[in-house]
Amino acid sequence: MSSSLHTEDSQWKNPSIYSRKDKSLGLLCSNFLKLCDREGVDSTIGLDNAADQLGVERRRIYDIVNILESIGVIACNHSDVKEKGEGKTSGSHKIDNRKEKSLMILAQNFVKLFHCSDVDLISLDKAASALLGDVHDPMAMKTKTRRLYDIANVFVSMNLIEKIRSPDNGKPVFRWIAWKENPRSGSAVAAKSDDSMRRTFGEEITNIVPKRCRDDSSSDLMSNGQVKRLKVAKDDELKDKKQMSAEQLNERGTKDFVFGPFGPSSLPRPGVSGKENLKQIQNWEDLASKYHPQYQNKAASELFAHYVEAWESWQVEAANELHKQHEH
DNA sequence: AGCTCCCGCCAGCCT
DNA sequence: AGGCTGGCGGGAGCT
Repeated sequence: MSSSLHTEDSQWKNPSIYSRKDKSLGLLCSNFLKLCDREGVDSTIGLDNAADQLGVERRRIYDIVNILESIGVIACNHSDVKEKGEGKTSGSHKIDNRKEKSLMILAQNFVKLFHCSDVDLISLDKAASALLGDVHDPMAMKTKTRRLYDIANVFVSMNLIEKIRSPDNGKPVFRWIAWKENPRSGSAVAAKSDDSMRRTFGEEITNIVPKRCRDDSSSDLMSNGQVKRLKVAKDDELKDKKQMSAEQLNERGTKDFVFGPFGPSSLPRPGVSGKENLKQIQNWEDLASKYHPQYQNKAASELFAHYVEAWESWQVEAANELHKQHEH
């Protein structure tokens, strides 16, 4: 570790004053993003390299990468791996099961909870039970909550969400604080109430509410005010690899993707067959791997625009379904 | 005492 | 067979 990517905290210079927070995923995440900031746009960072520079094990980098990948901030060089998940192999069941439980999917679903439910404040146990669906296993709840803590800490460090005390019971809850405008129109949406704002997004990812839950080291995603798309690879993979140009990707546009339900993936979507439901989930999961625009603010805005779009169309569909049922 | 979440074991997959 | 990835839960630190 040549230079200090860590905070200026004296703890780093004096190991005897160890604090658990020094090793938090959130802090690691902001350090990781700072590391990314040192690289050029669309750069590729080696796992070992990142782990070395941040003074952590590879294992922790996997955690960060998966969470960041879930919101499209970074991309991984594993397209070759992903191709295999198309369900032909005998072990696809296991793979699907594993994938379903992955940090990445969990993080995506966690984000969906904020944008596609009517609640403003979400506690982690509420989120866990919502994401677990019909499962009522206490152990599964505990595990899911632990993972949500990991994800929440990373999101807090990126100022996507903030942690506050619930006015009702004083328990910690999380609230989405990024994107206050509609990304599709690019114009500000008149603020009626907190509630009416929930499903509208916009603003640059870095143009965030200046509230801080943690120290300042976790504030800026990128010092230049933009978030770069970054690739993470094994160090020996750091050779020339063809990647789609931003133009190509933009041409694809958003219409190629059909988005699924906005509950946990385990919950069936009303009015849609299981097969179709699965296909749409698959499409949604493909988004992160297919769509890699150059700058995250655009990527994230469009990603969340998809949430809104799909949610709205689902609501229309559900309303129609309900209407039909009443007619009969 | 309950909450939070770091740490590293180890299963499953890949090369 | 060995390496890589990442789900998982023990248990220690924090409040």
